[in-house]
Amino acid sequence: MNLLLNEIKQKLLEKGLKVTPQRLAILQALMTHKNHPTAEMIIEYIRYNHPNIATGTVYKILEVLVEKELIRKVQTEKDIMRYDAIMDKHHHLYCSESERIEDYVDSELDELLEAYFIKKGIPDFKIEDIRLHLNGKFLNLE
Amino acid sequence: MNLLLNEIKQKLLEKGLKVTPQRLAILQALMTHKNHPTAEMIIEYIRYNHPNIATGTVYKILEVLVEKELIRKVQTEKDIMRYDAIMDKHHHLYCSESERIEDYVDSELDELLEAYFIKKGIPDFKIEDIRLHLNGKFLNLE
DNA sequence: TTATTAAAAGAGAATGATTCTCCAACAAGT
DNA sequence: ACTTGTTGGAGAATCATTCTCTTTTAATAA
Ligand SMILES: [Mn+2]
Ligand SMILES: [Mn+2]
Ligand SMILES: [Zn+2]
Ligand SMILES: [Zn+2]
Repeated sequence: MNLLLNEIKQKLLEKGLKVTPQRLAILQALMTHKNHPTAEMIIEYIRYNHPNIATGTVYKILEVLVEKELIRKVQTEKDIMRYDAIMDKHHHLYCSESERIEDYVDSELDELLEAYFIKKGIPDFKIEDIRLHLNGKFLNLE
Repeated sequence: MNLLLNEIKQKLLEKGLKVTPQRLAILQALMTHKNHPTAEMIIEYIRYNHPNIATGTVYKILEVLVEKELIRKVQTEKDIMRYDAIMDKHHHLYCSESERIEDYVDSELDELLEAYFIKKGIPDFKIEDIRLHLNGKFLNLE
């Protein structure tokens, strides 16, 4: 049986969530499409194999998955939320002339920043997580 | 006459925008309240001295001011936009247990990051701007 | 396997921040 | 003061998201 699906089932069970076809489909969609899709994009993709899924259900599931830390919300300046199934520490490249958002993984940078803030703390603030928003232009097509 | 208001008038004129009481009020509100307010918060504040301003007008003005780069949008995970009149380079401290967002200015860090990315570029991406989202807890009241 | 039941999904209405439309008011230059 | 393109006001419309209520179902026990 599908290896990814088994991995996803495991994750749901670990978080005490029931395994349902809808949840599997959404998590699978998010793990397959690493382009930080919107709820609408996820719905469109899922409906191909799962024509009956309700819009509200998708939003509810996304909300639960964020709460349980199986996915993350990705912030934008638009009134549309985007989602990310990659939970390993990473930053984002934001295109300044399109909606494209790509992952940026750089553990050397993470270490540099961690060292910097350990030395030079922020008064009255305890850092839990540092995320960079790198705005700019992609030089390749997509 | 009010010094801040004159400064604001100047900024509007430089951008080719007509100077109106509504625009002055909104920019003044944003420059006075550095807490990254929502449109609703701005409206509430402005209505005290300016009871007739229309909700849609505030949204339209905020949009124009963002376009003309007199203010910025501040991204959050909520379906409510927040605004910032401080255009000098700075990062944001996000409280993980409330909606509080504070500025973080650190030119030493900016230089460090600039040097880092000049040395180690990102393939196929031209960086225009780097913003850190520092998530954590504030240790003081507010 | 079947029965039980709390959790989850479906359908569609409701919400609420934001946008739009259309007309009246007005800022800025003549 | 006059003219004109720009801007503001009022309220409807939009639309992503949330809510409510009912039906279905996954997981557990008998
Ligand atoms: Mn919304
Ligand atoms: Mn919206
Ligand atoms: Zn990502
Ligand atoms: Zn700020």
